[in-house]
Amino acid sequence: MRSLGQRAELLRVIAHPARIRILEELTKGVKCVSDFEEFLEISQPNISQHLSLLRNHGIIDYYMDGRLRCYFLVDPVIPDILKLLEQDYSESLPAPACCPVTKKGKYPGEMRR
Amino acid sequence: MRSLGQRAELLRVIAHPARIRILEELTKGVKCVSDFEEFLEISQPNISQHLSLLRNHGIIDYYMDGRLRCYFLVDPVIPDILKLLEQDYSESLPAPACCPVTKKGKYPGEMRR
DNA sequence: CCTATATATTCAAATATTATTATATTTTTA
DNA sequence: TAAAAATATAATAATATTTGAATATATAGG
Repeated sequence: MRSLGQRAELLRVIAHPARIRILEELTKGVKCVSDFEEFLEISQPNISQHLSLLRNHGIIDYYMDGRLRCYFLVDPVIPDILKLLEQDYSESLPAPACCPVTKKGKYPGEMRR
Repeated sequence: MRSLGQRAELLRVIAHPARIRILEELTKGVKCVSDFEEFLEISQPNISQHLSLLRNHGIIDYYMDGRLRCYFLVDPVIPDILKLLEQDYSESLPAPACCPVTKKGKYPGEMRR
């Protein structure tokens, strides 16, 4: 059960192109920092910064393999969120029926759906 | 099909406590600005700013009812994302098997899952 | 124990986001 | 048509995020 603040925080931490790419790769398997250097066009320190942020929020973790840090996914909501983002919906939600009520609205009527 | 930048942008725009509350309410039905004033503890101009941001990103829209602006959801991914955030997973993802390979890793072995 | 490799940390500058305050716009109603 | 209700806009100040550059740490191997 995430609080409102925690839900916002989680999305905020994911919401960066580099971090999304990192998480997408981690859904496929373990990766070390220099693996990320191959496809992210940002500096190594910057990669480490993003990884630290994700880890400080309990989204990923790592184990050591010699001098490599092997990062892996921990938070199970991540693959599900990434899947939604890839999905294409093609349709907007149906517009509300002609004149639904808001608290102060004048026109009676029910919301469709 | 959202680009990487668009996916990050979408999450960034959702990722604020007030905006998440707004979107949660809009999944239930149409609401006007003064409806939001009842449960959001922020000023009216601030509410309008959040609504504008969401609308500029095509996430919500409104129709007029007299002098009320009745806002409603447009982007169909929103209810799905909000559902994921509420869901509780209770379990972390399984830790990777003992010694999975990264590109440079020394130990052979496959990633679990 | 010295060196190279892999990665992290720190600090500062640039930029972006957020909330506040004051003011403007639009529509209804008297 | 003037006032009021509902909402938006603009400008600013406060704060947070992001990146870059330099430096630090840790481990493996010689």
